[in-house]
Amino acid sequence: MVSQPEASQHEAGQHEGVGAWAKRYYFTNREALESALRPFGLGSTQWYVLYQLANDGPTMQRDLAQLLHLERATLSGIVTTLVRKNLVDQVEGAGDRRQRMLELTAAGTELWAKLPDPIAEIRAIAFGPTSDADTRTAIRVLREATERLTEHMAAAGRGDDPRTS
Amino acid sequence: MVSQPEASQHEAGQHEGVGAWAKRYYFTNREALESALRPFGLGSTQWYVLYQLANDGPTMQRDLAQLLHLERATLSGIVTTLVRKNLVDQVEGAGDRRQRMLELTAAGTELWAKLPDPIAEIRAIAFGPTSDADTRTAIRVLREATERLTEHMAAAGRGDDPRTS
DNA sequence: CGATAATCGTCAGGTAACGAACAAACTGAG
DNA sequence: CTCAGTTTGTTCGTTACCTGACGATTATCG
Repeated sequence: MVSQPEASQHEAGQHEGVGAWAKRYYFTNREALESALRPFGLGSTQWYVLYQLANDGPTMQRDLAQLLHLERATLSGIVTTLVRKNLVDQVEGAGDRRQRMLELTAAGTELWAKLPDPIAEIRAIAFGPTSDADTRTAIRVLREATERLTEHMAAAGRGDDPRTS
Repeated sequence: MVSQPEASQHEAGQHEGVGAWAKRYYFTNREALESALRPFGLGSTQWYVLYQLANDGPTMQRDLAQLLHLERATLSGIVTTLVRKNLVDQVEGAGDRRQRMLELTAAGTELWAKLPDPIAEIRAIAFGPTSDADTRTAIRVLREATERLTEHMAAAGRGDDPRTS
């Protein structure tokens, strides 16, 4: 309740506010990304992995999961795909044989050089006409909301009722 | 948040701005929704369908797809699931036998009465402390960005290059 | 040292979303 | 009336997320 008088009654879409628009933007953005990447046979998440490897060099798979905010299991599948396409090498970790080190193959490096930067393009289209102040506000609102939810769920998970001190 | 030295410069997450946070908020929000709904054996989108049917009464499947911004194919699966759970009836349309009318079953109505409203709760937690003005700005930024991207993709799809007179 | 605990990657199973291709049903031109 | 085209829902294949469980490994502590 709190917020928005929200006036009207029907329209499940509108009624939802930030959540609904965050969702719609996420999917629209992903669609744009993927249609830009389709000619190269890449999915959006695959692109992010290549981006990371191209910019920060070889990376431990475990670290990559954190950088991209993905679960280990999710990343595992993506990496398998990229290895199958021969764009990424997955080699056994140096000291620790549980870990895997990821790096671009020659073919991966070559492909990366040819790739456009769809992120920059999409950002230009989507937020070009938006003022920096508004953009910053939007980021802050989303970030704070995410943080509050994360914290709340962590607390609930712990059975951590603040009143139960 | 506590930890995260973050702050610094490159970091693939940050670098993306609104897009990355829209994504993170979307997934965090969905996780919260789903953990609230898990005890009832419902997924988030299934909940939205019930919400719609409970509030606006029986609805044509085709209209529901529009209301919830889903593709026919996506909704088809969701509906199948709800029918299998005996929460929704899918009956042949009156005049047009291609169409399907959806409505809650008795069991569906009963379950709905017992359900909490996780949306309201989540909104309170996520946006309670955020000013209305900031919330409205965030919505506007996301909405405008979505519209620009949609328009751009539609134009590209049509092969509608302004320079190609 | 050896049992136990934690970490890492993978697999299996589930949800949600998409597009392409299809059959059935409707619509409209001729 | 008939046949081509459209609409509606379904099915299938793909991507991308998640959990939970498991095997292999490494770390820790009694």
